[in-house]
Amino acid sequence: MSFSSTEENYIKAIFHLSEDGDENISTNDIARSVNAKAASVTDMLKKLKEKKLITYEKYQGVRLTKEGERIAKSIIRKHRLWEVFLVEKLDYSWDKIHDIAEQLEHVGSQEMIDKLDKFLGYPKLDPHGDPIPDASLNIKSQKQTLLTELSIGDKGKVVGVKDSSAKFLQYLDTVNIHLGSDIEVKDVFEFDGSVVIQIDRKPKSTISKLAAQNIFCSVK
Amino acid sequence: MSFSSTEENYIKAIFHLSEDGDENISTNDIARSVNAKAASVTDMLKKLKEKKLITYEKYQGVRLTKEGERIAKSIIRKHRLWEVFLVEKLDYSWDKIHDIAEQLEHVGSQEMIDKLDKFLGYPKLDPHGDPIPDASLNIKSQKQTLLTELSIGDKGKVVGVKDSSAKFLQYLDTVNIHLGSDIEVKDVFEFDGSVVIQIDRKPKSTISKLAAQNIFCSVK
DNA sequence: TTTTCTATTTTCACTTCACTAAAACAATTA
DNA sequence: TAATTGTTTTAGTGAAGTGAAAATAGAAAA
Repeated sequence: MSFSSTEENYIKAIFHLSEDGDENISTNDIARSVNAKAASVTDMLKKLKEKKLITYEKYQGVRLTKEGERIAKSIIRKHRLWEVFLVEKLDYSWDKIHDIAEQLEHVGSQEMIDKLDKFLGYPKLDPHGDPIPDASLNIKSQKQTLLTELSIGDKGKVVGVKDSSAKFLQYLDTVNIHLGSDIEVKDVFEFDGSVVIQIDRKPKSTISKLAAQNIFCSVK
Repeated sequence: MSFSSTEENYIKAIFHLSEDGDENISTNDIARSVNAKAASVTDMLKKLKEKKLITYEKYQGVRLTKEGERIAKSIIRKHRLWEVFLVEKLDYSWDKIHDIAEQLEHVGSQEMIDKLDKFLGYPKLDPHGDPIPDASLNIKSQKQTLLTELSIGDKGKVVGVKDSSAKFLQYLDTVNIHLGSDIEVKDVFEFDGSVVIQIDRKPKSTISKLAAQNIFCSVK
């Protein structure tokens, strides 16, 4: 069976909303993430239920079925592979690729995506550090530690971002934080939670708590 | 201004139908090439006229405006660049790429296509030998000679195909005719127009008139 | 515990886009 | 001029969306 771009967008949204926490997903939350009104979402939920991609009872919220999850992962696989392509081959910066990948993710057969995967050298992570499902849709999510969880003196590497909005990514660029950057926590200010860090042995700098809450690190 | 995939498909179809001959294009011809009924075409023609992409008077057929032509060329540029990508980077064969490129051609900004162009090394021709418009949408159509126009003894190279349907391309593959193949006309049978050729100094073979009418050659 | 309130969700009536079948209407040709 | 072919109009469909009104669940108040 095959699905419209719109259906795919709903499925992907539900999947992402399910990532943290395992409560049922609400109509309003979905509406927010697909940029539509609740009324439209209700309509679509009926359709997706009909197609057995979600379980859904009126007023009770929604959750993906096994099959729905499979579809979601295959869309995410496409999305992230295209993102790698845009950055590695077309030389895009990581803050510009989301919208284009959003379009590309609805294009192409399974076969073509597997060929793309091969061409890219079977990358494990996308340009934001998010894991790419493999051809059998296995996705291994490395345990993620937020920068705010590190203590003074801890050293590590930047391995991902939680917020991958263009504004945040551009901010990271200007303060020289990139995927793979060495990072050391020099100080944490109690009163506002801001963090003094050293990136790649450059001069120390300070970032806000909000920023720190959106950076994933490995610790060594 | 931006256009829906459907609108783009109509514009592209009109452009291609205008390629040989400069009469106005008929509703039925368009219907055939976009796989829709004439009634749908009439609807769309009104819309495209409204947007000043075509000139159109009831019952008088249609023709692209300068702007319409510009759009058409930019779609063709996208289409052909993606085709090059599919063949050169993803290792597709030339008979499998049309449908995928058909989807990809509606994706991506001008900027991204220019980056793709750069990444591919500014190719001049697509995998079927058709010219790719450059970034300013200039398209130089090399004079095309059909294999049927060659005489016995003429030598040349295969530079393109007129029919680029999967069936024809697969046929060419099996008889070992590829873009760039050396070709020599050994004989022509008057009674049915079939042509005896030698490809890349392999053993002689015979192809039908219909086949020969769909192969473009350079002559030396 | 029952009632009331409020925020969320659903239903309903209607829009736009692309499409179709059938009827009506031009244009062409015999 | 009549017949045929091609084109447009009309009326209606399905997908995706909207605003407004009605329905409902869950929390707060009685």
